[in-house]
Amino acid sequence: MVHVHGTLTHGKDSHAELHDHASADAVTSALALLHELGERVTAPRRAVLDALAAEHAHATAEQLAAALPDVHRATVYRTVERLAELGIATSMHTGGGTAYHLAVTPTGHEHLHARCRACDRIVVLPADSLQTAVERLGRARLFRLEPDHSELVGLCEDCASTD
Amino acid sequence: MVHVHGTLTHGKDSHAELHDHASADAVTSALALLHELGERVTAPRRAVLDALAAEHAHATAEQLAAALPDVHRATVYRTVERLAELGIATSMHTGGGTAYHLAVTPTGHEHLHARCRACDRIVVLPADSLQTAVERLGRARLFRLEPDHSELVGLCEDCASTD
DNA sequence: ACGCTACTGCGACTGAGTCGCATCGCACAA
DNA sequence: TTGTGCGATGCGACTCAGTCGCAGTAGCGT
Repeated sequence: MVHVHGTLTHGKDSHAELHDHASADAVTSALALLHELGERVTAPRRAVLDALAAEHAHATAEQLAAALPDVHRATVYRTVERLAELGIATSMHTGGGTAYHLAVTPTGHEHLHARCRACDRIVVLPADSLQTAVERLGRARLFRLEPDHSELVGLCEDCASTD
Repeated sequence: MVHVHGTLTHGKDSHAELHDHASADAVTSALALLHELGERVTAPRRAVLDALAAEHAHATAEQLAAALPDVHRATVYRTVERLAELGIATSMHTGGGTAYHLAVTPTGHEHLHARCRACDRIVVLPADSLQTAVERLGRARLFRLEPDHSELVGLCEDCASTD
């Protein structure tokens, strides 16, 4: 439950909220990037970015909208879509809709997400897991694979062992 | 009333239809497999498998339903879901819903599908494109990657060159 | 502080996907 | 071949994610 209540990081963000600093930093840099790109920094957008940073896994627009009762559903949908267009967030098609997560990380540590088709959990994988495939396909002029946007599916170790 | 009239690979497929023999064979073996698994072979299922084989790319339940006006929408949805459960078809989450394709191929030539995020086309890739990743993740006990079910996303060569 | 215009809230609308139930017909046995 | 049981289908209403157009609001540059 994100619940970024009325005092939406009002003016100055000196007061660290309930979420950890890493998330706060990510939101800060995302907001800065937003501004640099000529986009307006509004309260709803701050709220969406905050919620996005608070979610450790991917979040769907629907989930975000539920977590942000003060932001209109349509606005959440438009916002995440715009964020994805700008590259501030990345999207991934999962069974229950399109899921988003922040692409901007101050530390810059990238990672991939895979979904277990049995328990539906999201597993974090090393960023370079698909490196060989990317290079091979690129060299063969077949496809410019973008691991961030891909949805890897399979079985997590837990589910695989209980087969 | 289903009424998928006579031209539906009735008994013998001596009359070459609009689709090639490979597709017909795939349908035949899929039907056989269906029977072996204790499932009933019905006219609607034949029709869905036929349509599935005729589609060279992935097809969504919606597309299949549109292509099969005599089969009820709900039946198409239930059928493809069941086929996926049985492993006769594989599913993939794409932007416009869940897409399916036949997993049973008589020739056994497997391949992967990737989606271009720009033109939304499906590109066919060599089956072993992710082999390295599969092995690496498996050896590291991180994830049992199943390339068939994964949705690879990126840019096809056409769109990449017009960037 | 002002004005432009991008962004938001709103609520109706669309269409994919689901569900319960009555009926049908496949598969197997006699 | 006919009979029978139960799984599959047709049906149509229902749910709900996602979209759209419009009017009002508020961010940002001046």
